[in-house]
Amino acid sequence: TANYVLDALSQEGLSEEPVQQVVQGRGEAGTWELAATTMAVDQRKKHRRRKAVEADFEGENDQDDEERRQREHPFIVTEPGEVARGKKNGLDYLFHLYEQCREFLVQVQNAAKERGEKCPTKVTNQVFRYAKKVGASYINKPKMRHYVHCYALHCLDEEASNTLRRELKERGENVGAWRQACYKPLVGIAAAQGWDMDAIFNGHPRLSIWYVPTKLRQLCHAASTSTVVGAAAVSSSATASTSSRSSHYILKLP
Amino acid sequence: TANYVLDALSQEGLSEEPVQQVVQGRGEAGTWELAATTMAVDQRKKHRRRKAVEADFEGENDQDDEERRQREHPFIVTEPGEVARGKKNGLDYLFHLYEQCREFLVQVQNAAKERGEKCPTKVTNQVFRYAKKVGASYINKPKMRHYVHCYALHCLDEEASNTLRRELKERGENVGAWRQACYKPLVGIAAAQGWDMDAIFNGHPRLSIWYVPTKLRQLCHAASTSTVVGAAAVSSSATASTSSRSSHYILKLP
DNA sequence: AGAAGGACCAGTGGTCCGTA
DNA sequence: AGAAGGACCAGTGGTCCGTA
Repeated sequence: TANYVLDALSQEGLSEEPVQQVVQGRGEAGTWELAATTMAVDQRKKHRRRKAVEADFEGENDQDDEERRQREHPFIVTEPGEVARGKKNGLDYLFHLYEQCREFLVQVQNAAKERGEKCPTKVTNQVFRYAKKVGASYINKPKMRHYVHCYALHCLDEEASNTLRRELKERGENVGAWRQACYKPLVGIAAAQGWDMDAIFNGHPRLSIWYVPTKLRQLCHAASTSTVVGAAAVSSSATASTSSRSSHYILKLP
Repeated sequence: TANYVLDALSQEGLSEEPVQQVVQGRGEAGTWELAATTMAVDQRKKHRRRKAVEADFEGENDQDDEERRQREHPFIVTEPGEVARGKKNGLDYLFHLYEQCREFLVQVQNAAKERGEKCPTKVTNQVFRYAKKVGASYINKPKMRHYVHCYALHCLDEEASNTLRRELKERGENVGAWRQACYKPLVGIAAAQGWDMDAIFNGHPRLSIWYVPTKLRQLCHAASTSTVVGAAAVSSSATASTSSRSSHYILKLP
């Protein structure tokens, strides 16, 4: 089993982070929490020291301050169920992080209720702080915000999400390209439901705790604002407002 | 009619404020908006100048910078329907301000939807800024927050609210005393509905746009936390948590 | 070049306290 | 003493950009 854990480690989850991971033990989550928990302890010793001097004046050093600060492995486009190989993380793991945040939110909510304090309904800074506190240092706000809309597609139309993953993997696209591609089907969903992305998020039990990302909102607005034929802001990427004229396809409206 | 307006002016609403009041023209609101609109123009000239020098370096002076900054008339405890006399404002007027804020929120929401931006569900800073912008300078955050729970009682149990107003007026109490007295019946309402003040606010169409004030939340928590007999945190005032043991009366629980 | 995330920043909720 | 509200402040949502 030690081998299994180390193997899982090398493929998914946080690597080489100093951890006091609180294992959640909440059913489906199992595998990754375990991996994340056990990690680094053996591997971190291998790492060459760098920037030790600059990093050293941070106060309260425990013995880890001299190790180089490690990041999560980057994501790659994986098919549903596929485990990433090498120093990469797969998309199932990405989505799992969203579920973990939901669990952290629930815990924060319960604590708030118990103490008679304001009770957050969304994944707020407070929740990210809590995640850090209980050892889930691989969860952070910029990352979670960056991929919310991908998770949204996964929640709202898992079929479409799976298909897209297979397609993009097939084409050998990187994570950035996959992320961009997730916008289009979401705008289609919005079109079919009266363009109210907030209502769509709030109407879904797992999605309602996430803020609608700015760009998705802008894309939907641009698309809804164009003519019936021009609901295509989606196909391009950078600025939603400038792309609303370049229709490459037609969305079927209800 | 000029007399009528001036008379109304002296009794209710903003006085001696430099105004470009946007009259809302929204049905029930009528009277007070009119009063607030017409005001000052005649009276402000009477005012002695003070602190003109200190106030003068504020940039873009129009001719009003040399007038002393006026405040709203203080509130007094009035019965339902009673108009305050002298340089005072009545409680109907206070509650009317909450309705006005709701209208401002609706306008901010409509603007947000039109532009595809995030749409506030509560009376936020943005709404207070909007109120100022359209000339309702007599609306401000500290004031509205200070009396929310009084408005809440008015919304949730107008009968009880009216009775309380008559009682406190009878006793010759000041606004502060009335404000304090509003907590108690609210905790009673909370007790009867499972202690969830947020749910109570959110369940009421006019109340749902207001944040539950901290102290009311604390009082409810303290009361719900005491023994069945000790649901009396309400009767005292300053600190909710320290008063939860001094039960002066018994709330009937469901 | 592609990606993870520390850290910054404008504007928020909350209310104190200098003011009248 | 009682009350109105300017203005401050800790912590937020949002995401850039220095980093690896």
